[in-house]
Parts: sequence; structure tokens; C-alpha cells
Amino acid sequence: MAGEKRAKRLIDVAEAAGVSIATVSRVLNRPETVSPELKQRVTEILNETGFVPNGPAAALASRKTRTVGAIVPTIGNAVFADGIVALQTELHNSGYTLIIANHQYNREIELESVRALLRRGVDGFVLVGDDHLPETIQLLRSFDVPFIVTYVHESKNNIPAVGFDNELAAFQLTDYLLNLGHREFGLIANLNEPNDRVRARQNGVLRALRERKIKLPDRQIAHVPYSISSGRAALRAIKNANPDVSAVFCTQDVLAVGAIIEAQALGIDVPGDLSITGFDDLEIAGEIEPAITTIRIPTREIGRVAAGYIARLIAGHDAPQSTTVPVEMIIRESTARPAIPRRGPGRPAGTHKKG
Amino acid sequence: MAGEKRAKRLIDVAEAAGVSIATVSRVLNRPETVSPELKQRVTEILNETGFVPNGPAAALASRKTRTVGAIVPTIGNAVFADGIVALQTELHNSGYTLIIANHQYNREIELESVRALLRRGVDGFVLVGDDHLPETIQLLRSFDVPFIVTYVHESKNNIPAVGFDNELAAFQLTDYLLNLGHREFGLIANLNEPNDRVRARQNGVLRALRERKIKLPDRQIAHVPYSISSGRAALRAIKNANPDVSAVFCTQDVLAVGAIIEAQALGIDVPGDLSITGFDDLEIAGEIEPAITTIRIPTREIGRVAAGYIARLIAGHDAPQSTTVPVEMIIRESTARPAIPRRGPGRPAGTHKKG
DNA sequence: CTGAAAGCGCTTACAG
DNA sequence: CTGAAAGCGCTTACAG
Repeated sequence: MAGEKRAKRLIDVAEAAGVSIATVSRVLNRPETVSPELKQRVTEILNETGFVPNGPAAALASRKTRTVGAIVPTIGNAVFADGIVALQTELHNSGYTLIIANHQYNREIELESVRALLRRGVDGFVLVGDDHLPETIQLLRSFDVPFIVTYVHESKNNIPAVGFDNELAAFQLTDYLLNLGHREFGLIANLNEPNDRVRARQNGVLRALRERKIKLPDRQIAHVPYSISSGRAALRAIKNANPDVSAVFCTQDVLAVGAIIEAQALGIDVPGDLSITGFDDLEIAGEIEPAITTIRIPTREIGRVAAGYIARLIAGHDAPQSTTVPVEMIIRESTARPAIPRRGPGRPAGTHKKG
Repeated sequence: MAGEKRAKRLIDVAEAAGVSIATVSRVLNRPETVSPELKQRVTEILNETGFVPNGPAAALASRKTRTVGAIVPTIGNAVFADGIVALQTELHNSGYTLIIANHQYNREIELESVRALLRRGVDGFVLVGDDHLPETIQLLRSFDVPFIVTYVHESKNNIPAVGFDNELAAFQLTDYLLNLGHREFGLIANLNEPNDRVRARQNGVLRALRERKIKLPDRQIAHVPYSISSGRAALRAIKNANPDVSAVFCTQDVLAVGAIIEAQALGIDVPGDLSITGFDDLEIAGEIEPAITTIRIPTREIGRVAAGYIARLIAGHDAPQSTTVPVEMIIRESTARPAIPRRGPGRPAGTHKKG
């Protein structure tokens, strides 16, 4: 049942084929430089022998690993999971392997991961967001390995970026709510830090409100963990703090799902009494009733473009300094005009029981 | 801005410290074998120099990579994503790096991934399920690298397993529905193949029904992709096929969420008119209204135990042939006694509109 | 087009 | 406890 205990080496193949190891190496890596006869002879042996090259040895000799490292906050978030799948698929087509690490929103762990992957030998890095420890950037630069940032459309560190303008998207979605007539807002934001994407979204909301001279009191802002139950609790808190709130912006769909479920539990009609928006466009956003108005992030596209970028950079070409992938506002059923043309504070929306 | 173009090597550190590279290597890997003075001198240089060892060189020389490969169907599934996080965390504590690959339920791709990781140099493998290409098992065995299977509690290939009995859990959940009084069942199953976990769950349902002499006609079984919308469509199809169905077993929570949403859209009361069960216990299962009765899978626990197993096997010790982690039946609001003590086919549940 | 050989940066008996 | 040196399995100028 146990097979050959020792892995086949280049020299084993070479001997069997009656050629030098250089030739075997060539048919493996640059077959076009080998004569057809030899190529075929070697290829046959290669196949029947089930030869698997020793990657570390190849990496040591060539100083290349054909490996890309992706360091994301968490693979538990569908947005990143999807992006990674696309990145991996695309990279695989270019002959690269993707190594994934996650740091759970901890920049120290991110730095440690970078170091671990650097050590392991990685030809390029894909990071998420532009908020990193200076040491991380320094380390990456000192090792002279290409890296890019994703899910943001620009970098203050001058790193090539593939993503979109979180601030603008949130601004536009808020503007849409304003145009519907909403004037009392709530904001449910993920508190994971560092998270420049969520921060940007929040800034977009605030800017839109500011431009209309609308205030967002602190009690109508909730910073909560990334979970459905947190979204529920946040909605409750905001509605308690101010029953007049008629629109709640959530920085992610997961929070919006919680907000909707809680609203229903409280007997608040969505969107009749309360409009709720999400961000990401997870599948559930389109399926839950009412379906959630949200921003669609082209995660696959980001992964695909990122793969192209990093491959180009590794090859020594340069990549555009930044690519903005298009996001899309998806209007669904969770948003509508406010029920009561707001007059003053008092009875409206938040009566929590409806006849 | 650009730092030293060439990575520091052991010899650079050795020269700076006035010792041999062997000594530097030792303080890095077996510090207890070095005298305190030298250790400290070298450690200082190591720190100020920011030395990062060349992993491939170390791997080539030592024939070890301190890397474990995990090959899962998809990281887009929260169950696997959570398990991986736990696996990674635990492995990290033992000094191992985890490399993740996903094969999208394609056994050929799985084989290819195994080969790629073998080539890259991996000390051990964690696979999902017991359904693999014979070539995959052969390859793994011939390379003499330890590997285990997870999310199943036993392996017909005699591979150490960490998981639980999918068949039994499904059997028990079905039994619970039977004890509530249900007699007309529907089954919504994920059609991803190969997927021995889902197949086992399905078998568990069928066995429970068989023992009570209850038939499950084909039209009451739906095999669908893994998505909420598929769950919705499946529920509709089953209810159309037989309005008397009073309990629907879903092989995963994601499908159950779809079923519940669709039931609500059809005006079917859950659990009043229809009981629905899930499997996995994703967060949404506990938050959606009605909350879903389901089987809780201890994903973290599986990851943790798997990490211990594989570390032990790599160290040359042996691991128990199989560990069964406990699953738990979580009774929530989506299940209840059937509304109408079933008489014959006819009007009941499926009237699709309610007063 | 092919091969002999140096070299990639470590680890690890072995000797002292 | 420490060092000199062989060797891990490849790649890649270089020469022919």
C-alpha cells in the first residue's frame, strides 16, 4: 500500500531518459527550447514516473515561487471569500498559486502574516484596504516584492489600487434616501478597526447629510460588530433613541439584514415606516422580504483585475496606479418615501405597534 | 524609499555577529543548544537586521516546510470558512502555516491541488469528506505525507477522520419531525457532487422515514444548487407537487432560509402550516423569523481537533483513527406539530392564501 | 539544441 | 557549545 518512500528527482528522470538534468528541467520549464525527439522521450518518462518537482529547490535556484499571497481581514466575509475565489481562479490560469492569510482586522497580525509569507517566498502580495502599519509597507518595499491594495480605489501610500470609491457610493445611496424625502437618519456601522472602507462609507453618509444641512446625532449612530444580531440590537437602540428616524443606513448587508428582522419583530413596517439600506449585495439582500436596497460590489471583478495587476507587476511591467471598478446602486423594496411628511418630533413612525 | 535590494542571508548575520552560520541557524531553530552569550549577541543582530529566513532554502535542506495544506470544496461556505479560521489559528500556534485551496466540488481539481501543494512542499493535508479520486489517495500515500479527512466521522479508505455522523444527525432530526406528528415530507438537498456529507444527510432522512413506513415520492425531493434562491424555488416546487406536505427537511441552512422566505411569500405560515428544518446552524438560522430548527455543527471544534491531529501525525506520532465531535439539535420556531391531523389528501396546508 | 557545473541559502551530522 | 563542510534538488549562464 505504501509506495516509493523517496520522491523522484530530476536526476532519476534524467537517467531513465538518458539525458542531462538540464534537459529535463528545460522540457519542464521552457519546452520550446528542446528538440522534439528529446522532448517527447522525456515527457513520456515524466508521465509514467509521476514526477512532481521539488518546489523549494526550484524556488531557491530560480528565486521565484510563482506564488501570490493574499492577506484579507477575514475569509468569513462573503465579499472577501468571493473575491478570493476569483483571484485564485485567475491566478491559477497564469500559473500562480494563491496563498491566503487572514488577520481578523488586526494590523499586527497582518504584519506578521506578511513576514511569514515573505519568508515562505511569495512573488507578490494582494492586500485589502489602504490602512496598514508603516512597518508593513516598509517591509514589503525593502523586499522589493510587488503588492497592491484592493477594495479601495486609491492609496495614500502610492500603492496600485483595485477597487471603488466607498465614500462616493455611500454618498449617492444617502442622496437617494434624501431625495425620497427622508430627514431623520440612523447609521449602523461596523466597528471593526482598522477598516478604511467602512470609515469611507460613513464619511459618505455624513457628507451627504451635511450638504443638506441635516444633523445626525450620536445617539442615532451605532457602531457594532459584524453580525446579524448586532444589526438587530443597533436598530432597536436607534429607534429607541429617536422614534422619528425614518431611514437607516447600514454599512453592510449583514447589518441591514439584522435591522430588517428587528424592525419586523418590533412591528415596524419596512419600508412603510422605515427605510433601510445595505451595502455589498450579498445573496440574502435580494431574497429577504423586503429585499434590501444596497450597493453591489463587483467582488469577482476586483479579484480578476487584481490578478492581472499583480501578474503584470511580477513580470516587471507596470500596472495602472489605480483601477476603479463600477459599483451599482440596487433599488429594491426596503426603501420608500417616508410615511408621514415630517412636521415636528412627536408621534409618527416609531409607535412600535400598528393597528 | 527603496531599501536594501538584496535580502539578508544567514551569512550576513553570522559575519555581523562574528559567528558561523551554523550558530545563527541554531539560535533560530534550536536556541536551547546555544550558549547564552552567543545567543544574545546573535539575537540582537537578528533583530536590528530584520532578518527573514529564506523558507525554500530551509525547506530544501531540512525536507520540512512547516506548512499544512487544506483543500476544501469552497471557502464561500461559512461552515468551511469558520473551520479554516480555527484550523489556521490552532496551526499557527504550533508554528505551522496553513495553505488553502478550494476545488469547487470538482475531484479533478482537488487532485490537481494536491499535486500543486505537494510540489510546493506541504508537511500534511486536511481534506473535506471521504469522497476523493483514488489517484488522490494514491498520490498522497506515495508521497508519504500525512493527511486526514474532516466533516465526516469515518473513512472507508482508512484515513483518520474528524467530524460527525451526518446520517445519524439527519436521522434524529427527521425523527423529531415524525414525533411531532408529521407524515408528509419534503426534502430539499444540495446537488453538489461529490458531497458525501449531503448524501449521508439525505440517507438519514430516508432511513427515518422508512422505519416508520413513510414514503417520500420523488416529486417531494428537490436537488438544487447551494443558494437561497434555490431553496425558494424548491419549496415552491414541492408545495406545488403536493400541498399536503407539512414538513420540509433541508440539507443546509442556506436552503432552509430560502424555503422559509418562499413560504412567507406564498402566505404559508411557518410553523403553523409547514415545518422547516435546516442543517449547519449559521447565524441567520437563529435570527430569521421564524428562527430555524437545525443541527449545530461545531466547525471551530473540527478545525481545532484537525489541527491537533495533523500536527501529531507530522511529528510521527499516531492519531486516533477517528474523532466524533458532538453535534446538537437546536429546536427553534420553524417546527411544530402539523396543523391538521392529516386525514386524506385534499384541502389542507397548501391553500396558498389565508384569511 | 545539449550538458557540465556553479550556485541558490539553508540544515545537520560530524568532529573537536 | 561551536564550526567546517557536505548536501538538499533544482535553475541557468556558459561553452560547445
